[in-house]
Amino acid sequence: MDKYYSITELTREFGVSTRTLRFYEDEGLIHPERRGRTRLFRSADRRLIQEILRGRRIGFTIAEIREVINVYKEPPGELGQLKLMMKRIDEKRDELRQKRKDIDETLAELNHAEEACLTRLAEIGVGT
Amino acid sequence: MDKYYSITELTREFGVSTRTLRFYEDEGLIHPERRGRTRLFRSADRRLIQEILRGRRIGFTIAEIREVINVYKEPPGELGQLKLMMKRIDEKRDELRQKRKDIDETLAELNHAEEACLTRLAEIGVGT
DNA sequence: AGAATAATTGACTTTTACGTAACAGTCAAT
DNA sequence: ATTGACTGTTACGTAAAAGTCAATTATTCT
Repeated sequence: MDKYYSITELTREFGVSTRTLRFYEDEGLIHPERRGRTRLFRSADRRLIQEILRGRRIGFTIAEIREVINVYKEPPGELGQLKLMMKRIDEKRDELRQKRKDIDETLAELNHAEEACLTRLAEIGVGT
Repeated sequence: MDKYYSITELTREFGVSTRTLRFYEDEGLIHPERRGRTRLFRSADRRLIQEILRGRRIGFTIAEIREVINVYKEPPGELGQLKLMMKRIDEKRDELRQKRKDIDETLAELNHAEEACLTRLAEIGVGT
């Protein structure tokens, strides 16, 4: 099996443009095969794209996404690099935990804002 | 009491530049008082800045942040606007929930990446 | 008073992540 | 053979959110 995906197939699935996928290739995040000049995406590429888009949604830059992808494709061989990498992973984790806290707080705020709306709605409803 | 904060005081506290705070003022997110041309920030402004930065960390645009702030400063008076607003709040909530899921998944991935590093570290350690 | 320090405005620059335009090749179906 | 859908490349454009720099003012220290 091991089906091929065309570029538009994937753009439709993920709601991104062809430009975006080609851009990710330029940036070295994915490496679809070629038949002539046409890109052929494997399911491994598809999963990578999912990962990229997930990173994107939480505000990772391309460089950061690339870093994560590369690390666990093949962790650096040199000790210093490895230690640095682990430090960065740790920092990223802290950042994400902070972000989760921010999200929870903002969710609470949105609830608050919604209530304000509902209150206002009641006021208007009464007026009519 | 009701202390005044200077702009640099706040930039230090929050780790942003003066340019940033002035930019937020230009964008209508905060309205510090003035003594002559100098901005005087109240604690209400300070809290708003916290809120803004929290929004920023989770990837809200200035426009979105402004929207939330305004809504619960004073919810729109017109019914249509009000309903629209509540719809947008609902969408934002969905978005944030998705983002939280993304974060959890990425945290798991970072753990995975860290393990890859540790494995590699062990390999190197053995070699020496 | 004079120098140093801090704040202001305004204009210009930068970075990221694509969008968009222009133009051409490929391939299946009509 | 043409149409239409898709694909490709190259190159320039753009929006958001500041950063940077220069020219002015104010304030504070001694």
